[in-house]
Parts: sequence; structure tokens; C-alpha cells
Amino acid sequence: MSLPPLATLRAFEAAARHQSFKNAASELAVTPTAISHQIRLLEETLGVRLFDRKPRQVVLTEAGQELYPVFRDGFAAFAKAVDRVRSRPVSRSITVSVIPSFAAKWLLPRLPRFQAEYPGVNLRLHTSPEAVDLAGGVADAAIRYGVGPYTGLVAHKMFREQFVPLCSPVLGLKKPEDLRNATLLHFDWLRPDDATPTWQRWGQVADAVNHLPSAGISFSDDSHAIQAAIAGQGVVLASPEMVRAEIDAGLLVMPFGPEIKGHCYHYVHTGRGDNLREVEAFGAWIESEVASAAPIIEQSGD
Amino acid sequence: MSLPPLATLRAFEAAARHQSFKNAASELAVTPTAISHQIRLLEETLGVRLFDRKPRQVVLTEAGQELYPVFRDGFAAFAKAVDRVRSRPVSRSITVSVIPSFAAKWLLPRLPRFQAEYPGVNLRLHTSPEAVDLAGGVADAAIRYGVGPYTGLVAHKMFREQFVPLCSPVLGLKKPEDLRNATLLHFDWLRPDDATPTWQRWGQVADAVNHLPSAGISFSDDSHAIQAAIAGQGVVLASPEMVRAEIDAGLLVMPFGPEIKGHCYHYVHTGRGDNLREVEAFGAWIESEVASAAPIIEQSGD
DNA sequence: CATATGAATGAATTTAACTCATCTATTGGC
DNA sequence: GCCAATAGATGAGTTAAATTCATTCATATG
Repeated sequence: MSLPPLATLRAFEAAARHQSFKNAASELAVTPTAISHQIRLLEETLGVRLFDRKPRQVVLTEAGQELYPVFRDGFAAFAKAVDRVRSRPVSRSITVSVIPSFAAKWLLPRLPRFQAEYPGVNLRLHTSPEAVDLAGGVADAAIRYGVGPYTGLVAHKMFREQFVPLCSPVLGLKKPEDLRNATLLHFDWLRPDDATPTWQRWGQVADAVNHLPSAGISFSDDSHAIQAAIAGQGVVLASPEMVRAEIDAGLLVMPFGPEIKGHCYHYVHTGRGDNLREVEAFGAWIESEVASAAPIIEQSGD
Repeated sequence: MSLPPLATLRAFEAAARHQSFKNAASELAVTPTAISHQIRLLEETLGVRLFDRKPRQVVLTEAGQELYPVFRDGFAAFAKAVDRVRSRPVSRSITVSVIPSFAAKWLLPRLPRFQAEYPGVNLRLHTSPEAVDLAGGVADAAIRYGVGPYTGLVAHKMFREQFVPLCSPVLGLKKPEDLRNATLLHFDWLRPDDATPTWQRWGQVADAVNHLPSAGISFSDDSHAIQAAIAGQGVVLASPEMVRAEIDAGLLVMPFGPEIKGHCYHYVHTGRGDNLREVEAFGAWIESEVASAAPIIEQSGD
């Protein structure tokens, strides 16, 4: 299927419709000479004369008359389809699924900057403790904590979560041994795994298992555990990224290490959809926020 | 109706069909980069993303899926129509209407040269003493003797007919006065007019009316008049172009002048038709034959 | 982990499209 | 009949679009 140069077809169709090279040129915003050249080229390509030239007039040949309606209808269909697609409403909204704590602690404090950078994008946050199936259409993208696998999705790693002991400065803790006289604040993870930040695991990493007190308090909501720590009721093992504001305010301190590694946060999306551009813009913005955030803990490698 | 650049539409259709820029490039005999550029240009022109890019793969968006069948069907229809026109039998035959004497005396002796130059053109001669209406489809072209008018036709002048006294050399005529002892051979013209070559007219032009004998023979077929002249039966007023061969063979001589002017021969055609190219080729060949023919009579002008 | 695969980007190159100048053959008005 | 207007043709020169080349990126595969 080797078509003649398409410009020749277009020139022919216009000239045939107008029965005039001059008027066809006017419509296509070129000189009549250009039309003349194109039609001559088409005739040479096909080896068939399409117009009979008369002084000041052109007349379609039989072959020309056979071709004209095909091109006329084809180009009309092209134009119609193109106009339809051009005028289709472009979605400027994206819905992002986020776990509540991340929304509250990491995302919301930063959102003014996204709005300033993308004033035309309508961002909707869909919070859920469970991972949302993006194929379901509930959300266009998600910020997920875990190891995936993100099969069939585009996944951008944001950063790796880390957990350290955090407590109120009024407790006066200085070193791991001080934990013997403290209360451990536990959080019940929905899905514990190897990377779940438990005090037991921390104790092993810190080689401080025998400093761990037997007494403690458990919470089902991690924000409650944080509140208790701020209130001086104990020491919580939590992510400093999520409590950056409280640390900056002096409500919480990191008395000692080490940090233990958790999973990574990923920004994931389907890689498709009419608002892909906006979805990707949000991801790019997240990436820049991660890159520009000052480290809270000295990185020991990853 | 402003369409995007047509090359972009073609690249898109091929990429959509193949679901691969690489394979589309192969089909269109360009590099994959060219496809990538074209599709990007189309997306920018429309302001809509048409493909979702994945590593090593592209997937049509909704908008892309909407456009694809329109272009697929349109270009397929174009290709089909073009192939049909390309393969249509091109007429390689032309029918030329000619008066019998011209066919016999001027055209036929020269035809081998036309055949040699245009071996693929089938020339059919349609002889008729009457002018044929070319719109009737009996003939594609005609060689006509007269002044026209050739309204609505393309007319190329071939040469102006001339008439001189011609006779057998055995008659021994040397000057107009010798006509007194000769027999005049007359031809009955179908449509006499001012330019009809009669002996009476010749006599007036030659200022030799009083040399003209009263006796003569009339023929209804000009070829018979020529034959009689060759046989030595008299003097005929005829066109030397039509008897060039007999002059060259010494069968006829032009004992004296002057020549009188007749009408012109024209090659005429409609200027249209599938075999216009061949019709025009025949006209061009006639023109070259006329140009290359050595003059028989010294031209006195016109 | 190394390699293969295929799309993206941007500068450089190539090519096709287009313009300009001129010519030709009417056609229409005076 | 003459002359200006009209519209298509031709070919060289110019311009803009198409294409390539070099390089990068993100997987996917062995």
C-alpha cells in the first residue's frame, strides 16, 4: 500500500472541488503554482491525467472523476474526527489514593506548593488504609507503602521509610539503657512483616534487647501513639518524616539510634488515561519535594 | 477545515495498526525517530495524547482509539481508489479521421516513421470525405482541410495546401501558352469555395486565361485525375504534396507556375479523453513531419 | 548483572514543498 | 481588432518541513 505523496491528494481534492487551481490555492493558503506542481506530480505518479487543462479552466477527466469522491469523503471524515477529538473535554482533575497518616503528615503540609505550581490541576485525595486497585477507577494514582509488586503499573520510588525512637524531651532519655525506666508505646500494624518496625526488632538491631522494659502501651491508631509520646507517656518507634513538624517544634526528640529500615513509599499509576499528563505532573512534583527535603537522619546508605 | 499535517496522520495510522513505532517506521520506510516526531507533532497539534508510552511499547489512548479507525478506513479507501486508477486500462489506441486522398498520399507513406517512434500506439485511420464530428466518438482526432471554425476543439495548423499545374513530362509543356494544345483535367470539388483550385482561378492568377483551352475532362475522384495526368492525357491542377512520390519518380512534373493557395490542413482534437496523451503525441509527430519535409515549391509567403 | 529492545530528545542534515519570474492561450471589454 | 485580464504551465531558486543521527532512558530478558 504505497500512497502518492499526501499533499498531492489534498491539492487534487481541493482543485476538484473548486474546479479551479486558483481557488484551491486560496483555500489551502498556497500559491496556484504550488497546486499546479502537486497535481502534475500526482498525475505523473499515477501515470494518468486527472485534469484536462483549458485556458483559464480545468476539467476533471474520467479518472479524476473516479478519484474525487473518494478523497472528498475521506478528508471530510478525517476533519470531522479530528475536530471531535480536539474539542473533547480534557480532564484536569486527578484523584490520588493515600493512607491517612501520610496524607496528614507528609502530603497536606506540602500541598500549597503543588497548588502554586499547578494552579489549573484539581487534586482530590482519597484516603484509605487499604491499597486501592487503580484499575477500578476509584483513583488515578496512589501513594503506597510497601514492596509492591506493582505489576502493570508505573511506580516511582519516593523514599524509604525509617523508624527511630521518639519521645518527649521532658523524659530526659539519653541512651538505650534509659529505656528500662520508660514505657514503650506500641502500634498495631495491620500487616506485620519483616520490615515492620517493632520494638523487638529495634532491640535486636540496637543490641539492646535486654534494656527493653516489659511494660508498654499498644495503640491501633499510629497518630494516637504519637500523641501519647508527645504527652510524655512513653517512647514510640516511629518515622521522623511523619513528625517533622513536631520535631521542629521541640515536642519530640530522637534521643538515640539506631534507625531501622522500613519499606519504601511509591507513587504509582496506570501509565494511561486522559489525565496522564496531570498524573505525571503530580509525580514529578512529589519527586522534587522529596529531593528538596533536608535529611532528618544522617543516611547510613540504602 | 484545517487538517493537521497529513504525514502525521499517516504515521499515526501505521503506528496504531502495528502498535509499534518501530514496525510503522519499517512499513513507511523511515526511521522510528521520524515516527516518534510525527506522532508527537500530531499530539501537540491536537492537544491530546494519542499513545501512552511504555518502555518498548505504545498503547492507544481513548482519543487515539477514537481516531484510528477513521484514518485506517480513509487511507485504505485512498489506496484502493489509487490502485484502481493506476491499473485502469490506458487506451493506447487513437482513431484519426482523414480524407482518403490525404490518407493515401501524405499520411500512409509516412506511417512507418510514426510506428517506429511510437511502437505502443495503435493508430486507426478512419477515412471519410466528410468532416467527422469528434464529439460523436467515431474518432479521437481528425485531419481536416478547410478554414474551420474549430470551435471547442484544439486545432494545430499543419501546412497550407497549394496547387500547381502537373502533367507527364512526355507532354513536353514548358510554359502557360503550351496549354492551348493540351487537355485540362478537372476535378469536381464537393464544396467549391473561394479557395477551390479551379483552372479558371489559376488562369486569373497566372494572367493566362486566354491560354486556357476549352476542352477538358472532369473527374469525381481526384486520384483518377492524377492517374490521367500520369498517363499523359492532360494537365491537372493539383497539390504537389499529394504527388510527391510521382514527382520524385519522374512520372509528373510541374512545367510552370504560378501556384495558387488553397486552405490549410489542421490536426484537430477535443483536448480531452483518456488517450489525450497519445492524441497529442500523434499531433506532435505530424508537426515534426511537416517541419522536416523539404519544400517542393519555393514559398512565396504565408 | 549485562545485554537487548524500543521509544524520546534535540541538533544537524536532507528533501519536498513552495515561491517567484516568466510564458502561454484564451476571454472579455472597449 | 486590440489590449488588458484571467488562469494554468514551466523551471530555477528559496524555504520550511521531514528525516536522520547521536545519545539517553526505562524496562525486559537471559
